[in-house]
Amino acid sequence: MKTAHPATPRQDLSAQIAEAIRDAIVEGRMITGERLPSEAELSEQFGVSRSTVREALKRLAAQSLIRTQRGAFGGAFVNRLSFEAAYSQHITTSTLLLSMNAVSFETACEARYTLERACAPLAARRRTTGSLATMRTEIARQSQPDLSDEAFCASDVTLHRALVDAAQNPVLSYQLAGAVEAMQPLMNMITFTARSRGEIVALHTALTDALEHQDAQAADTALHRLEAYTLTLGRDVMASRARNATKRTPPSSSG
Amino acid sequence: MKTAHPATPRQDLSAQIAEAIRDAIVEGRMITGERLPSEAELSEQFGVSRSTVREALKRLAAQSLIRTQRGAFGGAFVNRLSFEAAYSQHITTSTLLLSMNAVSFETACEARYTLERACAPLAARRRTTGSLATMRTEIARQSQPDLSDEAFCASDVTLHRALVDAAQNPVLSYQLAGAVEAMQPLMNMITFTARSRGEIVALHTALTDALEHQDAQAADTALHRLEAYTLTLGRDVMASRARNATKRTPPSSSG
DNA sequence: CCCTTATGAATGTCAGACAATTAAAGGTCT
DNA sequence: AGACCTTTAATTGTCTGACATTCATAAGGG
Repeated sequence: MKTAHPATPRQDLSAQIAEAIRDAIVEGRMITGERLPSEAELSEQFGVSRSTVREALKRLAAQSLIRTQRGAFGGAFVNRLSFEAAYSQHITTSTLLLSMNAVSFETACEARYTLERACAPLAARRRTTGSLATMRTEIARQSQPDLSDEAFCASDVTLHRALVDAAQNPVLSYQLAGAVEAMQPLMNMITFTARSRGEIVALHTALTDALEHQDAQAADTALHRLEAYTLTLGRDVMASRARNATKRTPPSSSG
Repeated sequence: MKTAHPATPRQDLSAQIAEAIRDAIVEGRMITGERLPSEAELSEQFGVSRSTVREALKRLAAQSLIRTQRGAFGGAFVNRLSFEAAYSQHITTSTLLLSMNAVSFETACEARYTLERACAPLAARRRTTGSLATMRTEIARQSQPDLSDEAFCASDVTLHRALVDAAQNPVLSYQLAGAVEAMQPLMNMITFTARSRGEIVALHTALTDALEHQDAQAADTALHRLEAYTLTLGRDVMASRARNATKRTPPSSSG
């Protein structure tokens, strides 16, 4: 017997209230732009203090479900969840998920390139001169020898987002943002040699050319090779890390 | 001139504090399981009242970044962001994003099936008897004529998630969850006739057979046909809705 | 008619109190 | 010594009341 009978408050009041309001929003009982009752009214309705209501509202604000406005005729309003806000939330969550769950480089890499390849046919069909120009610009940047490793990675992300955005499907872009951006911390661990940079730039060029010629097959191939190459780079890093770790720690008895 | 000089508090104190702590977590200065200072200590450190600190902590709790525990030796602890929590957050966000941004059925449908097709090759290679069994079970359920439309949709989601999970890549599953689940409300608008159900069940069967035979190409084809068919069903619904809407509202002057 | 000034409603912040919870320390009995 | 109960202290959860800040509107003056 774990569940108690008399409506056990297994959650905080503020969490319960937040949930009640969230349900109202998700189920469409409150629509975008609608104003919630004032904190004072809510505290009366739910029979709790204003502080408790405020904590509930902050929870919702943290999820971008509401926004608050001070002053007369201010209050809490149901937020229109913008793609932008959803992007950044998704990226934060994805990044934390990877960093906190011992996800292998292989798994993350596979997910990323699998998803990018999914975009390739659409991107090849719909790419604009603008998206191609962005990709060429980033390739040029990546060819500068004095570029730091971090800047190289950032440019890599920009290029890949341009690829995704070329598919012209905002929902797809949103879903992919997490996969592409969340990989950056993992990629940042790689130190790129001049040779590996050259290899990557060549593959990026092949990819961009494929899109320009609307050749989905070639784009797919380029992404496959990019995945394979990224994987070898990542494995090298992991291997050398593992070596250093065993070198530093004395041979342990149990594990 | 909009930006003021003296460190303009363009955000609430609680939002600033939440951000400071979030940064510490994201940047790894605080690790999973670590205990934050008590609310009293934090309020002293940040020079604010306890209520303000509490609101900040509630914001972080809403993002599953921390969990709190009452009692002696309780406090706020950095949470290990589980895949489960990330799933449900991602699904909530995706669902809201679609419902609040006038995303067309076409766009959502395209994104969903594009992503699913991305999984197909991996799923075909790695599918287990377990995932196949799940899909067969759902197909059987979908074949029952007395099934409600909602239950049919729910079963559809279960089947498609089994497909995604068959790829055996948790990161991929996480990213796809948003696309697959967030489509359900849109799918729920469709009323399935016996004929359309039969068509869908046939395509689901073809898809499952393809996975069983580890035939990635056939799986891809089945998903393409499923997308096309779903699209026609969705378009019918949209068209009839548009008709009803114009019938109800008088011909407006401006739009 | 425009500009300035109240006004009032709302959120943001603070201070202090008490309730509820919980792990650990301490004490008692066997 | 070990099992069981009690106390204790730390910490979060909730409430109350107050004041500060913001801001659209209304009122008033030139």
